[in-house]
Amino acid sequence: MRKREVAEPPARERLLAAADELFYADGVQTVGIDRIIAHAGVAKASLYNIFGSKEELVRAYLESRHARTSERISRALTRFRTPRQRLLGVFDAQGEQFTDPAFNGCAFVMASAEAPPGGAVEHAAEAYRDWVRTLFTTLAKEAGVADPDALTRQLHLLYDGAGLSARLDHDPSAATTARAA
Amino acid sequence: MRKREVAEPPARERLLAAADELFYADGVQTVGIDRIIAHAGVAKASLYNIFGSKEELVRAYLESRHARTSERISRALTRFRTPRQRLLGVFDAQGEQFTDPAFNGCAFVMASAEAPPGGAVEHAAEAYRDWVRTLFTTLAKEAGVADPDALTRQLHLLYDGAGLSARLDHDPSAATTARAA
DNA sequence: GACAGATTGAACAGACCTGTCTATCTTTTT
DNA sequence: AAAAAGATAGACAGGTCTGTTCAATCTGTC
Repeated sequence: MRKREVAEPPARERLLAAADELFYADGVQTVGIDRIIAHAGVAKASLYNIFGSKEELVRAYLESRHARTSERISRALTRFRTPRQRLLGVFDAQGEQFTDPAFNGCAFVMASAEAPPGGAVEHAAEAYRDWVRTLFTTLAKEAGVADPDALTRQLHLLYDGAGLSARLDHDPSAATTARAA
Repeated sequence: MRKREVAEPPARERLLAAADELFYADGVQTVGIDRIIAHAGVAKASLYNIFGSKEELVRAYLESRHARTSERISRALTRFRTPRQRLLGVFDAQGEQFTDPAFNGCAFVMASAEAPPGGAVEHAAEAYRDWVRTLFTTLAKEAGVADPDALTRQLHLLYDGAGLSARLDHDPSAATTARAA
């Protein structure tokens, strides 16, 4: 029970990494358990011992996406000085993602389009969207705009639209368009 | 071969109506053939005689969505006088859709999130997005704006974003937000 | 060395999916 | 009336999916 944290057998990590890669590339509905365990090099029984069900694995996958994305954007915003720059900088950070060849749209939009409503996916998507809105509202208030809530709604539309367009139109410059608007 | 067009046995129509309802509500991947034929009251063999495969049925479903949507928007725009009013009127027409209790997001965005790339779904989504862009560009030119292409890209982002927000946030006023921006 | 616990491989169950086929029924055309 | 065409119910094949089970194996600790 002591060595556990020293070596931290990467069974769980390998599964999460494989899930992240395959779920994001091909969709949570399309990708089956078998592909994930094969890609992770882990036995099926281990997956069910660790996560209990596919839905729990999906949940953990989205949770890690959320954490990684929010951390990445927060770090990117530290480059900017003024609140207004940080507000626009969200789209710059987003645009950098679009050039990644593995980019395949917003993971939460994709997952919630595939998953039945009322499940863990919907909940995770809601939490993510709340976070984006809170981010925009905070930055808007720091910038001292007249109506932060209204601006947040508009920026969120642009944020979502840019992610969609980058995926469906293969247009990495969508973030620039959103930034200009 | 003459009576065919007189009575037009609604086998094909009933299938298309059932596909439209179920595919749109629950997703093209989730909904199986059995549910569709049960809802349409048609034998499975008839479906395969008429359409040949599920993918063809999905294709016909998206085609009819495209035709109906473009016809609805075009008709709604005739209410407006000036080109500028028509440009903003696209979002009004969109907003009316959002209040429909059956509204469940843009059918093409949903379908292309579920379907594997490279198939009929991707092609139909592309055709639809081209139509939207052409519409915006035409209206922008009529309105005499400086850079119609740039405006089209921005409006398309707002259009997509509004559709997403209306679905994911259950916020039918998203179109108003987009119109204001 | 012995032991406890995690991990593995592999088979299996049960459900659901698309697509095919056959045999019967109804309707229309000749 | 007879034949042709289309539609129907239902069983069936072949595949994939999630999740379970179980004996064998590997790990590190006492």
